[in-house]
Amino acid sequence: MNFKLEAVDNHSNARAGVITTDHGEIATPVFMPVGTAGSVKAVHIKDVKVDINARIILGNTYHLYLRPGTDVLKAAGGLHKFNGWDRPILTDSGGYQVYSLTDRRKMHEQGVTFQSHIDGSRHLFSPEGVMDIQRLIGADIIMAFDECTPYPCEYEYASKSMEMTHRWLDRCVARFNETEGYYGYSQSLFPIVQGSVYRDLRIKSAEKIASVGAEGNAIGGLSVGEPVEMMYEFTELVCNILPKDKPRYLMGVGTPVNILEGISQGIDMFDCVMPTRNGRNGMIFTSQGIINLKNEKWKYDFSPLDPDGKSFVDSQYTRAYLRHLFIAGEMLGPMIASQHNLAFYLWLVDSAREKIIDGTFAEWKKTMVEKLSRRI
RNA sequence: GGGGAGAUUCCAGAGCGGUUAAAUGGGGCAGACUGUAAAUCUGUUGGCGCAGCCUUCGGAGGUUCGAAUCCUCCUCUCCCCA
Repeated sequence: MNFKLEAVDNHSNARAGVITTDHGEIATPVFMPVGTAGSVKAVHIKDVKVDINARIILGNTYHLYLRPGTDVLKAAGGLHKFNGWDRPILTDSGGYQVYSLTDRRKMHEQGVTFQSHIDGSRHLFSPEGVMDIQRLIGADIIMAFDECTPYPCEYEYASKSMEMTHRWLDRCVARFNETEGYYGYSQSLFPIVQGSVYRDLRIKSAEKIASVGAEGNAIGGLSVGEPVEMMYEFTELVCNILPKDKPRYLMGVGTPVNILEGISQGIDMFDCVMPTRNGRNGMIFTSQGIINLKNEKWKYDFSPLDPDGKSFVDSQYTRAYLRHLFIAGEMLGPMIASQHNLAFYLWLVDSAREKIIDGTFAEWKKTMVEKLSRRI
């Protein structure tokens, strides 16, 4: 994997670059649609690729390990072959499930024992095991096994957790280095900064992560319920420590506004379930603001979903029609909304990239933030 | 023509003298959702000058301190038998 910086904004830390992987190039800043179980929920691969034009999508180690299982993925020739996505894939390590499935797991130095949410069976996820699983899944970018700490989080706990995430990182790196991919292309390991909302911990963690010399670095443990100002504060703090010549990935973020803020702080990669999940639940993000399609006010609105939208669904369908689909419980509704939202997110980061390159990012961002946070 | 059952807040449907502005479900309306246990979850759903008051349970009367709940008549539905 290779990262080349192409432009840096004069008024912020925003930058534009290109990540090159064996599955193709990723222009940054980039938004990566989440495909936890090997599918971007409710959207065809063809639409993810052609209409939305996503450059890279996510998969999830915990979920793919439980279903379909590594034996199936290996037999298929890896996740790319299995789901038909031939561009880059990034897999999360299961570190987020340590947070989201907190009452179904036990954590110890060795790793985390999850009790499957599907059948209750117990499975140990160790740093070594998680590397092995991600080798078998075959993602281009794989993540170190960490604990995503909750918010709020006591200092003592955050500190101990961070130290363990660091020890786990060393084990991940060791295992990663002594193994290789199964499918003939290379994989890169990204470590993850933790430290909750404590400046000294975040600094310490960022320095540790930077010292690893990985091909890219991630910031985790944010957007877990803390005030957005905190998220911005710690993103900035950590970005200033992480190496400039490697991509920076802010995990799990976020709203369109969050993403623009992140970009201006020097983040290159984002992922979030929001465009798909909120889309399935009737919310769409548009260039004019946020729309809750289930609201009565769209009942007779026969205007296009998003007059400036780039996806075919934006001009094909009206707000009134999409509202009808949601009210009637038609599955096409969530499909259209997911597709629109992802196309919008990709348009947003692509536009940011253009503006960074032509030097107009700052003023563009200002007007966009105003528009995007509006609820219409 | 004979016999029986029933009319409840948007709908279905509980309630069978006070704790009932009325269970529950549906529908409606609104909110939440940030490395996905989510096509999920939550709130609300008579009115008002809203820690209180007013009007509601087919209609009209009556019994009672007190009725959606008991009695009388009326109106209308549905079922069975001829």
